Amino acid sequence: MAQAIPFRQVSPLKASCQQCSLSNLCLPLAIGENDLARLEDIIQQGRIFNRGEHIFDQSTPYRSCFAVKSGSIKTSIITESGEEQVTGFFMPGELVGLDSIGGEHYACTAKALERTSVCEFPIDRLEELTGKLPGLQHHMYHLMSQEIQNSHQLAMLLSKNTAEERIAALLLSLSSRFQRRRMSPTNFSLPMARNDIANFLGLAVETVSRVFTRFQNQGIIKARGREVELLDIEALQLVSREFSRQCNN
Amino acid sequence: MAQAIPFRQVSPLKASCQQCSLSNLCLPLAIGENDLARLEDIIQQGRIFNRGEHIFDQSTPYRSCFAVKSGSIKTSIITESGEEQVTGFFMPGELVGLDSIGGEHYACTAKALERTSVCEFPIDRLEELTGKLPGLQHHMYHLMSQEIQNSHQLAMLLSKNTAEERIAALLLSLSSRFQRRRMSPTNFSLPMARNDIANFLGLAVETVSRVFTRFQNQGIIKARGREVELLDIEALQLVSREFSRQCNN
DNA sequence: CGCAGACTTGACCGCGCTCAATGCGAGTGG
DNA sequence: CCACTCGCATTGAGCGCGGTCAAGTCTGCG
Repeated sequence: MAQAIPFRQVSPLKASCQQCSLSNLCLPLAIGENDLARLEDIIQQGRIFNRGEHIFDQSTPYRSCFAVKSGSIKTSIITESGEEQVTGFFMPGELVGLDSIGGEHYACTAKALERTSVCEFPIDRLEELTGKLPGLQHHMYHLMSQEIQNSHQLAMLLSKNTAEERIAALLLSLSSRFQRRRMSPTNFSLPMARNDIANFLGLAVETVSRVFTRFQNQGIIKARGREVELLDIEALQLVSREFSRQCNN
Repeated sequence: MAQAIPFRQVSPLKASCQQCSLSNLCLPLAIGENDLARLEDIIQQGRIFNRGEHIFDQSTPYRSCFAVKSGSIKTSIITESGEEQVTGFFMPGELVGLDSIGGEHYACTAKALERTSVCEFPIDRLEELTGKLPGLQHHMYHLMSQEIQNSHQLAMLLSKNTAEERIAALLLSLSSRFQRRRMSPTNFSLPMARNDIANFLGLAVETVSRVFTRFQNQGIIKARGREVELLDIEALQLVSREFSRQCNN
């Protein structure tokens, strides 16, 4: 049964956004059904990356932005001195690479945190298409401005909040993003290591660990390794008070 | 001579980007001369704000983004608990309001730090125009992605760097932005109060003050109130090592 | 001249970083 | 099957940067 797959040859690499469970989160949500084919035309779909593989690398020529289909991605900047700064985590339905659009090179490195599949949008064709579809252009502006806002929220979190508040905010952010995908907002497994959390939130790994156990002792969460259960979401919201909106909404 | 100004009546409010000294920094740089008129058509020019006046307010309906012509602007977010977080400073030639494009409401409040004049770009007409001029659209993407990158740089500064490093980075950022406008990169006056600097960099006002005097004692800068002279730029770059690129380039 | 707001300086202390050791689970090979 | 290792996570002890609180000084403006 490995040989005969006749119908696939009709459109071997063409995406079918309509059948994708993420079409209500991803770019298609900005497009009418009649124009959807034009978007599908430019998508290079189905690339799969294993844990640790790079989707793209900082300072290499900018070619495409990517939508996460499954799995998860972290983006980070490597400074001249070799330090890493994690700039974001991306879950299914979210777009990676917006921070480099319009530039010559990628501004960050994107790495798969687990086995991850993506849809690729070549930038020249995407720009061409957004010029023709005002709704899509508007949506791109919207996504990019949201990324700016998220980043401002993060800066705020980093500059004004304690370790507990930062971690509570991150947990709530992940929770709402799982919920948006119709998954449990209270039981999930963290795609990233403690190290990445610490780096992202501007903390030491030890501090992250300590806060996790403190939350656990208070009965707010239950954590075993990367498996997390949020027992008292309201308590978390209380801890991260003004950040109920989150660094990633 | 106050009365007879016949030629102005031909285009009373029309902007003349060509004669603007900032045309090489602002949006016109993305447009060929023949298309420039189309941009000038949509600009509402010449609005002037006094120190402390708001250009726009957080959560009000999004109408326009603004280019600074002269003066300077600070943007900030007001949290639910009433705290302010300064998200950026904007100098002549820079665009304000990109963090809200594509959204329904302004994501922040923009306030004039001194007497400031701006050019206004109504968003619906700007989006329409970027749909027709690929070069302009590309430039908008570029500006927005740069804003994301700047914000990531800021987050990095906040999460990994000491008070001295943050302030050195800010001074260098301001320096290079003055230089870009052909003004002295070593002698300038800060448009913002210590309070705003502190808020922006996630520090206490007292800390900002202390670092300024420490730098002064080391002979790196000379500061009297808002008047600043950078005596040893290399020393500043050394202090803020990996941030020679800056939180605002 | 006097007041208010902005800025500076000093004393003190707590959060979170550092360093170091230990615990733990998964994968590997004898 | 156990011993070993390697990466990751946890826990503890000590301390320094920068926040807080409180005065004091400077500056511009009516």
